[in-house]
Amino acid sequence: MAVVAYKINREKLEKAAYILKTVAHPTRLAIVDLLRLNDRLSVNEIGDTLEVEQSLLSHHLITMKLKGILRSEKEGQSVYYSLKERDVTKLIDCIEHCDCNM
Amino acid sequence: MAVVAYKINREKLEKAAYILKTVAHPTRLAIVDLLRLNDRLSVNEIGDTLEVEQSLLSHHLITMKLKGILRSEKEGQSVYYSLKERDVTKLIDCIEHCDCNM
DNA sequence: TGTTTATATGAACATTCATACATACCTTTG
DNA sequence: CAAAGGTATGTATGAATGTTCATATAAACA
Repeated sequence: MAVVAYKINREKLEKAAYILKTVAHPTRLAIVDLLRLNDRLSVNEIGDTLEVEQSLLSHHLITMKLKGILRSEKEGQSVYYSLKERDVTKLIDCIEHCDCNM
Repeated sequence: MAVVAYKINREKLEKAAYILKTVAHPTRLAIVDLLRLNDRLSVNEIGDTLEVEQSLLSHHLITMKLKGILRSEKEGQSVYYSLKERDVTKLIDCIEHCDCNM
């Protein structure tokens, strides 16, 4: 019995895995969730809400920015982050609306 | 201006990150995709289709089984794997249907 | 019973990742 | 211009991961 071949090509799989890997972390998931509900937030606002230490948060944010998930704009002393790739939130939707294992 | 707090609790975030992390790998994504289109497949069938070395594939499969994404049943010499958590495929849907960055 | 086929296991190793800490860099304000 | 607030950077360190290789187990078959 023949195997029905998979439809996604290597390149797309690698890109997807790359994005998923970036998001697959409790704090970073929380950041995405937070920025879905708030158009943009400063590092401080995020840090206060999620209770994450400044430097660690900065590292997370910059990683996510580098990987194309977030964008940032400086305004005075603050830096505001927002979602660049709105589609990432679909993952969160999945997670939120499942009673299941996820 | 008040921050709209995030809705997902720590526990759920950690669970989600855990699942996402498991899936966030090109080969493992391909396995999920493959098993979405084929109810169940033997290790050999998967290996032949995805061109992954036997031992490495076995490691991947067992990891995914341990984390609750796959199930397996032995039949003769073969072991057949199938999706345990069908909801994981929603992630794949996201990935497939986005023109976007994912 | 010996051999082949299918799969799992385990150790070793290299690589990547998460976190913490110290410090630097801007910007605003006194 | 000094101090304070907000953010980034660099480094060190330990932990987790991905891969390979060698070997083990278990079923089928000659």
